[in-house]
Amino acid sequence: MSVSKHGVFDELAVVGKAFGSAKRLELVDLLAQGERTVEGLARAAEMGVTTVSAHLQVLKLANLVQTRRQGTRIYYRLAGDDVAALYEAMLTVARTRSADVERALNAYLGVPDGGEVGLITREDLTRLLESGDAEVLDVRPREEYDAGHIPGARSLPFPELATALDELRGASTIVTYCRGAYCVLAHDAVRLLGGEGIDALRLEDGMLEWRTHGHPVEVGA
Amino acid sequence: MSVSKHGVFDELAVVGKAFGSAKRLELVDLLAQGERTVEGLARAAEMGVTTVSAHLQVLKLANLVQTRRQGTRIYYRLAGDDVAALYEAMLTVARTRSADVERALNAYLGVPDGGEVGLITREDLTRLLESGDAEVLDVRPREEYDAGHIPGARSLPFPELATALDELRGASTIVTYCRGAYCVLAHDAVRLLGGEGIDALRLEDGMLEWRTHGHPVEVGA
DNA sequence: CTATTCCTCCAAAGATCTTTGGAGGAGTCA
DNA sequence: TGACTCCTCCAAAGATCTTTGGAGGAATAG
Repeated sequence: MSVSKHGVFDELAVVGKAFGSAKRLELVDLLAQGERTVEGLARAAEMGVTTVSAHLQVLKLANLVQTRRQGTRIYYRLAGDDVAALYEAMLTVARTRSADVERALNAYLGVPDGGEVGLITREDLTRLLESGDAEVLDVRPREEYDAGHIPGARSLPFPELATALDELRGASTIVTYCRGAYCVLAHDAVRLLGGEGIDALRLEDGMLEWRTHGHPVEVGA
Repeated sequence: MSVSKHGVFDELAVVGKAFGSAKRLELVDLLAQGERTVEGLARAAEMGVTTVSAHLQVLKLANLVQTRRQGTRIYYRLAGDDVAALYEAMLTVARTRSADVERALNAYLGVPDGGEVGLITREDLTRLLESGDAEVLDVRPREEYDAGHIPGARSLPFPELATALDELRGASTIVTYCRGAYCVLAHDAVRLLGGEGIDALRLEDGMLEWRTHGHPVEVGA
């Protein structure tokens, strides 16, 4: 058999199992944005700390996450971009293969039936950034912006967007992005801006894909 | 949250769970080579028919496999190349992230400590095929060759290799391949030929990767 | 040193999966 | 039609996971 006995499939299944729980996937989704403490994850995902800790041990046993201690806190992060890439591959398969997922996603993201307009690819955004003629808005929580963002982007968490409308009215080209192709924040941002008469584009995916495709990432405030 | 509530993670976890069992991974591994009947899978993986059937239902519920009925048999196949790609991504992550997997694989494949020699990439093999100056040997079972192989390759299942040594002695460049990067047959073939004084290259991965990277595939005998 | 915070380990109850015989459905062949 | 093959569905026992309080370890501040 190609990989066959000798426990190789068992070892492999450890990785599969790690991705086989909704709660753990939610944690991976959060970690794909940057490192977080156990408590931070528990708060963000609305789970008990012990539950989060237990799930993190499973991920750690599969070598999918790594830790760093700072004072009394322990920061967890994905073990590498290949892990984020695997998560992304799973999202893609689930979406292509399951009308349920596709429907749930579109309903959740608020995508109109006719499909979406005003998208920009990572490549086009890269060119736009080089020309220096774009206002790129990172609408994720500031915590995630600090953990890594597109160089040149400005942190403007979605809840603060409404207070910055006047500033944005003059901008030439506005591009919003958030966590990944399935993150609702950038969708909401484009709708909010549109409602105010401000045209904005949306990066067709987000930080997850930006990372896994090897684009440059800037860390810090 | 980026994908958040609304059951999206639950839907996703269905896919993850499907990949979270050693037995199911073994079935996926077999199906990545081509379609098979339930009984065929049971024989190849040495599992009970009911067990295989139960696992196939899980894969089917996750929309990872599709079926085709022919007479009294039911043929199962992967639902698409993206599924094979996901499996491949899992193998890669498991291998990079876990010394256990890497060790188990190398021990199983019989890779010498100093690493391997005599590899050829898919790209180089494509060029070699165009020049028409290569003897490409598909050492998988004939059943899998029929379900799909590299155009121009010759089916020479590993057990029959020893009977064809004389024919091969005259060949200019010999390339062997089997199921994927972690398939032992091509490794064994190169070693067997080398022991007989016949130099042979090994495709660095195999049929799985050949498919997922969009190379042409020939079906039938 | 003590109190505090943040996290992990332990243990047990409850939930979910896996495996297996046996019954039964679907197609084929004579 | 009846006998046969291949497969799925059902049900139950056994195995494995998940969730949770509570105990305890590790770092820190005073």
